[in-house]
Amino acid sequence: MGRLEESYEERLKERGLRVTRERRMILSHACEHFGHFYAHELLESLDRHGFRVSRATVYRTLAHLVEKGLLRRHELGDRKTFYEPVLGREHHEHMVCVCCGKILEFIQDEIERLQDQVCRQHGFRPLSHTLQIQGICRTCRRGGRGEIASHG
Amino acid sequence: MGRLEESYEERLKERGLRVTRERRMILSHACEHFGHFYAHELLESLDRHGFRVSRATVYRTLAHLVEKGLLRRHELGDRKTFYEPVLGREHHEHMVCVCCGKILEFIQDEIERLQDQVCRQHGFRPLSHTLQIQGICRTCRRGGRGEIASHG
DNA sequence: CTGACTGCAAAATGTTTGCAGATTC
DNA sequence: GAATCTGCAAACATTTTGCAGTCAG
Repeated sequence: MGRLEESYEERLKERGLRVTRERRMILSHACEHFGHFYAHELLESLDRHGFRVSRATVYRTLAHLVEKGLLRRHELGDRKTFYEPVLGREHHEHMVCVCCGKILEFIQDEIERLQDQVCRQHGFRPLSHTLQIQGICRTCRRGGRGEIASHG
Repeated sequence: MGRLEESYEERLKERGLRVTRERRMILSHACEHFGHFYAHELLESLDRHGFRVSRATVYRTLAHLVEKGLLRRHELGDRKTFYEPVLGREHHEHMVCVCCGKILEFIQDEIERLQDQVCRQHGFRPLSHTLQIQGICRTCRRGGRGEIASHG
């Protein structure tokens, strides 16, 4: 854990963020306990693990971490916001199972290319994009078991 | 206007919605005054035009109209929700200008096709999807004038 | 006439903010 | 020691809800 902690500290410093107990906790917790998570999940998890951080600090820190590229933020179509650690992971899109809430990732370079093309056609300079496919995952299609979403 | 009014009434009936003064007003106003709109814009516009409808009714009605396929609802990546009339218009995606808020539409069949392909690969049954490109529109790239968003 | 719809005001949700004191650099 | 954090509680924006009265079918 010491090693990892250090690396989190470094990552904060690299981005010009002050290193505080709270930020180390939030970043490491987000990276080690979650794949994708909602703000309230992080809040609850930190609390369960006995790490005291105020709601305000969590939100402020999440915003910083997103801004500095350590986390990504995504919005589901139902005004829910989730985050994911970046960790040098490639850009990717999401499929969200409407049945169990599971989130799958995928990349499709060709789609990216086509988007750029469309933008060029419209004189639009793309900065970022969101592609989400809502549907039913393999497991739910089979078992039909509406298992509880873990989002993690 | 009488003709249009009738058609709105019909459209409500067709979908099994009761026809009320408020619903007629909301649907016709949404269809005639807006391309894309936010709930609060509709609320304000109705008010400006002297149509009294309570906030609660507007929200409840928007939900009904979306459910019955007369409007579509979309979420921007910053937890803002906008609506658009359906009116038999084709499915399309959106480009959102982060500078002036303008919303452009586009379709790219090839992208749709590739999405289906990816889903098949993952055993995922697609139900719907969202593709939004955030960026800077032609006008803003030129003039740099951060004009006020009209969203209409 | 009954169930569905409406307005109102209050509640809920999820996130942000002002402030005073603590902390980092 | 200056600028930046933090916690707290209050504020916020948006949407939803309970309730009692009204209206469509």
